[in-house]
Amino acid sequence: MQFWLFKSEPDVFSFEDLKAKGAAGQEWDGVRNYLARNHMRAMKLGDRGFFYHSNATKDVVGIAEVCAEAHPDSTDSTGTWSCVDIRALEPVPRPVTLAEVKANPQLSGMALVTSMRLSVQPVTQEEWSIICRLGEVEGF
DNA sequence: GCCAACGTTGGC
DNA sequence: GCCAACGTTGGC
Repeated sequence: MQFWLFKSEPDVFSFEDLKAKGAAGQEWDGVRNYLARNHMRAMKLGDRGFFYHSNATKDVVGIAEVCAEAHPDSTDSTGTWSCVDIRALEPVPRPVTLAEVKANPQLSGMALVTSMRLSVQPVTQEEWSIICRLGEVEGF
């Protein structure tokens, strides 16, 4: 299983909104960046991802799961863009802020720090474990 | 609201 | 194929 991070502006689409979609989840459409697209194409059913709120609170607030592998983006008529569907699994009990990530030497290599603008990012197993611990996430 | 980072576009 | 101009993202 691989790990990822999905960025979203909570004013536009928050983790609460994803929870409200239930088990069916949400098409992660609208991504118009090749690297982000390629990451989504690499995702497998059941892969896990952090849900990160940009702009407002800048923190990892939830755990999501890939519930449909890459397919054409329904908001794109050119056939260039793909997306996966994700659904909410668990909230992060104690959201992990960007400031904490930056302050932690073990997380200095995270794409969240090094590729600030990338909206869909890979997360290593180690990074995943550290953030779950910081966020007091049980069972991941 | 500003601005740095960086991806994309288009002229040559 | 290079690179300047431009647009967008997102932290501050």
